[in-house]
Amino acid sequence: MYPNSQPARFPAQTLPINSQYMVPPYDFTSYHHMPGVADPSASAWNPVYREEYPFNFPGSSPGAGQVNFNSAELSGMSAGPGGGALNQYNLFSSQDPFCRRRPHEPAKVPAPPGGKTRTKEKYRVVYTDHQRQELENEFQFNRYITMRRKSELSVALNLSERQVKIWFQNRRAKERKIHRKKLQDSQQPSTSTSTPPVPTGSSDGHNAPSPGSNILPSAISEEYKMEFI
DNA sequence: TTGTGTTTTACGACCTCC
DNA sequence: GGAGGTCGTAAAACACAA
Repeated sequence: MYPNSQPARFPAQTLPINSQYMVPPYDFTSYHHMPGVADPSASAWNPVYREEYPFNFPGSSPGAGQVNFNSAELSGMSAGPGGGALNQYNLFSSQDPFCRRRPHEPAKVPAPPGGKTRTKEKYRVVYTDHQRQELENEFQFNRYITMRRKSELSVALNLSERQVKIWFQNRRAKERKIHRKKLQDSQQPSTSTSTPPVPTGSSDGHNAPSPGSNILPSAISEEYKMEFI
């Protein structure tokens, strides 16, 4: 849980994806529908792509939270055809400083009687600390991931683009939840007033939606502004 | 060990935008 | 109509007190 479990954020530059990060045989294509396979040609993680994000985070040191992989680092990885195969259980190496968790046995999840979608033997997988760290780094850089970055991350982390997208959705939801709780707590001492604190916005623009998606509600935008002042 | 609360993946429903 | 957004929720994984 990372509010409590990220005591020292590693600079992203110290997180090279190396050959220890083996591509496991777990086949996600049979678990998720995989409409779009990450373009293998996008695997060259060019730092120039960062120009998509002219944002900076208050509180984040220059360069912190950024991911700089070069194509040589990534070339050691192979996202399997079909969007990448992932098995967390093979990702734990004694040499991997991010592997704190035990590998878990796959849960035997019986197929739902209704014939719904979660019919795979695993209800959900647990992402490795490395995967979470990289996703978190990206999230700190921008709350809304671009299609390009999503494709790059999915290749780099051996996740499907859908997983990356949903991770960001869940991460934003988590942030909203935390912020709501903060608001509640701040209102707790003064029980009589019902007026919520008015966010004083800053125009850093870090939370601008990704290109092609301009449907960020203004209320949410204000939330983020307030969160990171 | 076990019960319980929290966090993390993943999805469906519904919405807006192009 | 498709993509991606939020919201609510299910269930696994996890933490921790008793």
